[in-house]
Amino acid sequence: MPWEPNKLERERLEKLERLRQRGIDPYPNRTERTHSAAQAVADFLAAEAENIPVEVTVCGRIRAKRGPFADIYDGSGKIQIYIHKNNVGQDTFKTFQKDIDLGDFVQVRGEVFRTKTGEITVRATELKVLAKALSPLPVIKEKVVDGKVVRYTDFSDVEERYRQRYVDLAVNPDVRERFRTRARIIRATRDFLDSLGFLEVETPILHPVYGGAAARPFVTHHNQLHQDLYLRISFELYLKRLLVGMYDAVYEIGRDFRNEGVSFKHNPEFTQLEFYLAYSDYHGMMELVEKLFEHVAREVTGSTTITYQGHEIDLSPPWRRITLRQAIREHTGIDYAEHPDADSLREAMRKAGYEARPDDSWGKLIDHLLGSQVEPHLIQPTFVLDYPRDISPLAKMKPGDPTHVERFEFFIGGMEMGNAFTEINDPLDQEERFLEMGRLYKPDSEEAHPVDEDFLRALRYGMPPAGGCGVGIDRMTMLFTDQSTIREVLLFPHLRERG
RNA sequence: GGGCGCGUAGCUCAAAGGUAGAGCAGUGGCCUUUUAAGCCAUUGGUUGCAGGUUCGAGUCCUGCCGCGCUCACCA
Repeated sequence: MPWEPNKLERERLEKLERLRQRGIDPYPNRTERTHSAAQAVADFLAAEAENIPVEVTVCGRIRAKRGPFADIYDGSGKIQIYIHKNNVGQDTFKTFQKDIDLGDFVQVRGEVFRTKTGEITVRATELKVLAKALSPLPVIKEKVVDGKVVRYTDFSDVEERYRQRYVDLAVNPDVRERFRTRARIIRATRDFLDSLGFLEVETPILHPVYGGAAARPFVTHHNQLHQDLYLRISFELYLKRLLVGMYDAVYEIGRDFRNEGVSFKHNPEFTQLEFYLAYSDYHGMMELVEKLFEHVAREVTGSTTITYQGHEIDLSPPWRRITLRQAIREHTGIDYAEHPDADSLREAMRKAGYEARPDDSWGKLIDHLLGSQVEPHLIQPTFVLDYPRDISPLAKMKPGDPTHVERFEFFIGGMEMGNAFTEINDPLDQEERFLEMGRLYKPDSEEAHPVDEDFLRALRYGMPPAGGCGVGIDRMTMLFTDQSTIREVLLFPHLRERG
């Protein structure tokens, strides 16, 4: 929709025009910054005792005006400026009063001093407009009480905060800080894996065949090749090809796309970590996951204890390990081993008062019990292990147990954070498992995955025994930033187009 | 997709079917070492959109749009 300026914006357009008429460029190409706001304060404090003058040129956005004073903010913080006609001249003073608004970017040159109330301030001798803001930002009113910043104004409408995240970031420093934390989490994750000799790789996002997870894909099309392509729903099958290619340890951090419902813990595109380690198995993955979270916690919070939604959570290893069978028995009283087929399990579930869908397989029924009855209670870090074979087509069988595979999911704060298994490396078994999965779905079902023949070809050349693991980076960020919805940890969460 | 709730000025919020308001921001002044600066005056609205009920609708009803919560879906 084209821009129709509102009243406040029209006023600012007039000011813009007045600046231009006076020969002032409201959007100059060059700035002459010598100090960030924080550096100007630091330099002044260092020189203050010996009375050495500190001359600075600072740049930033005006967020408050009080008489001849204004607060300007840059990425480092804030500093007060003092504009008086004796120092900048009558014309500039008038410009400051009349045509410079809250939200504008300006550059100020002058000596740093303390006002009589003690505020460190730049006494402007020059004032230059750097960028005129045509739309008004929500106004910030805040004051420091006992060292803490108290806010009296708000930009809190969630829809507007997400649709115009730039405004949210500009006015809400806690949001800005949260995405710095997100970056620290990812950096700490890389550092951890790199230090263990993992190789970071990049595999295709456009897949000719989708696989590695149970999800509906987004479909796109390559015009020149006349070929439909799918945005990846997982990296799994490509990373395992790299094990065939003789890398012992690989990982990828990147975006997955799933054409499914949106919720407080689901976004159509989300960031995933997957790592694979040759000559390991799901026990090895558990140890790596524990150490990864311990490392990230120390790097990001300085402690292995965090608070999530009012719960104190201890991330230090070892974490609780419980079999899926035992976990479900604990929380529902149902021992699914006593109901070894879908019909009998369904009946037991209904008798116990749980919903059980008529078409679900045995494994799916168990998975639903896990999600609805167990997961919300898994606040402290917990590995739930040994999953039904029929919902785990890429995980190796548990020796001597035809119904279970060596797979775990782990949960923290009542949320699934990741999924791992001992990887199938028997190409014939893998092929059979794909075909089995195919038979579980009707031929035209969107969830019926095509068989990735090239992946099977790769396995036939030999893949070493390996453990592999996927971790949801967004959920990990929710955990470490104490957020209850994924949208608060995505810079630009997906929203419907406005009608 | 279902259920429940919400949508009023740039921002945050009032208005019990009876004149659409406040604070901040803005505008015009005054003041000019202030700290949520202050004082005086003042502008600003298709109440998400479209219908309906009513003498009268921000308020009640229907549909639509968007957001939130929730359920479903999501090996």
